Amino acid sequence: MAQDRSATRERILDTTAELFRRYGYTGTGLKQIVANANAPFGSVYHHFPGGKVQLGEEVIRRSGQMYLEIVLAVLDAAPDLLTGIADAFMGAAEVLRATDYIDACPVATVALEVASSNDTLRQATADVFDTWIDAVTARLSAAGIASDDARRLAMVLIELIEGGFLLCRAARTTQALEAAGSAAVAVVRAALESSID
Amino acid sequence: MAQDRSATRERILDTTAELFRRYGYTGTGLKQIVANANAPFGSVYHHFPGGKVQLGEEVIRRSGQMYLEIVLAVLDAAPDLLTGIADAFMGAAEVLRATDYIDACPVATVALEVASSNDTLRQATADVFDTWIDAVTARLSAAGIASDDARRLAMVLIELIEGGFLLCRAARTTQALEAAGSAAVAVVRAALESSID
DNA sequence: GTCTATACTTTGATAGAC
DNA sequence: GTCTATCAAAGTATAGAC
Repeated sequence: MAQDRSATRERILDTTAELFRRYGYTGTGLKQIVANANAPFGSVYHHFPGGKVQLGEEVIRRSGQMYLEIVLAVLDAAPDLLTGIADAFMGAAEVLRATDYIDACPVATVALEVASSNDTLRQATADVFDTWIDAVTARLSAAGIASDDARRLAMVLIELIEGGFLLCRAARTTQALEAAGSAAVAVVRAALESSID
Repeated sequence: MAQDRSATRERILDTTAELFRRYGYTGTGLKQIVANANAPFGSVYHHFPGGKVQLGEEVIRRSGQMYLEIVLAVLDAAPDLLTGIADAFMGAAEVLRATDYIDACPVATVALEVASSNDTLRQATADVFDTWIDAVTARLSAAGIASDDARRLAMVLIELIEGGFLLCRAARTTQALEAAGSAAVAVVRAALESSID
């Protein structure tokens, strides 16, 4: 649809994603969104008839997909899986420092906010995490880890980076993410070694 | 101070903590708080002259301390460290299921919301996490893990449970927390074994 | 069909009645 | 010193001018 490719619509989506990362879902107002996107207020309801919830859902799914692509690109650029995992955690820490501890996971803040308050948005965050788990599971399986172990391990890797983001944003240090990266490499290495037996 | 022991004040603190877990900081209104606490609106500003920020800060620190005590009680009740860690993760999963996926970490949602928007509250969450890291580090050290390893490991354990809470609340399943618990036991066991050498 | 103006609700906060 | 009434601002949403 031509509507979906509207430049205004894209600007609203990008601006909303950026504001969600800083202020979360409840903390971001529609007025703030249109002001930052240089769009008239009515354009929100023109492009998103479902209002804030529809806009929020699209931003969650879109941000989740974009972030996954970035992480997978880092993994693919590395010579091997363990190096790729280490690079992903180090890269996340660098971005965090470079953006004054703003750009972490684009979904986590909203996910916790809506988990017990809006089921449509909760489901969107659940779908995003599920996509991530599937993608990481596939990479682990391809490296030779048994598929049921791989899925549990994929969840652990995502938990480590999300927990790392949380502690690092609060403390404004990247130590926790470095610890998470080391642990991530260690658990995957252990799984690779046990799969050889 | 007699004011600090006021029953109304306590009710406001408890109610706010509960609402923060469900709706986060921005999503919880002062009017909603006084309504749930059966308190007149003015009592908020009587007991908390600094308004919502002062109330929020007290709730963050108080919730952080209470939650730490609960977790330490679980660890102390177990015959050994590894069992205690497994119990803590299992217990967290049980509480999550029993409370319809509401009662997870009382600090994480607020921490992500305020990390880039209110430095007073961000600092409060940072202090809470630091207290947690110190307490867990002490338990790991007491079990024979070298102190610098122990601190990194403590961060990893907290990251695993926080990441587990995030994925579980979104998916409304406790699989991710079970995976986190297994990984937590595995990394601590590995640290204990290497400390024997 | 793009955008402005406005409706209506709720927000955090304050003043003052009693 | 407990509580009510009200404030200005910001929240989402809608109606209608052009």
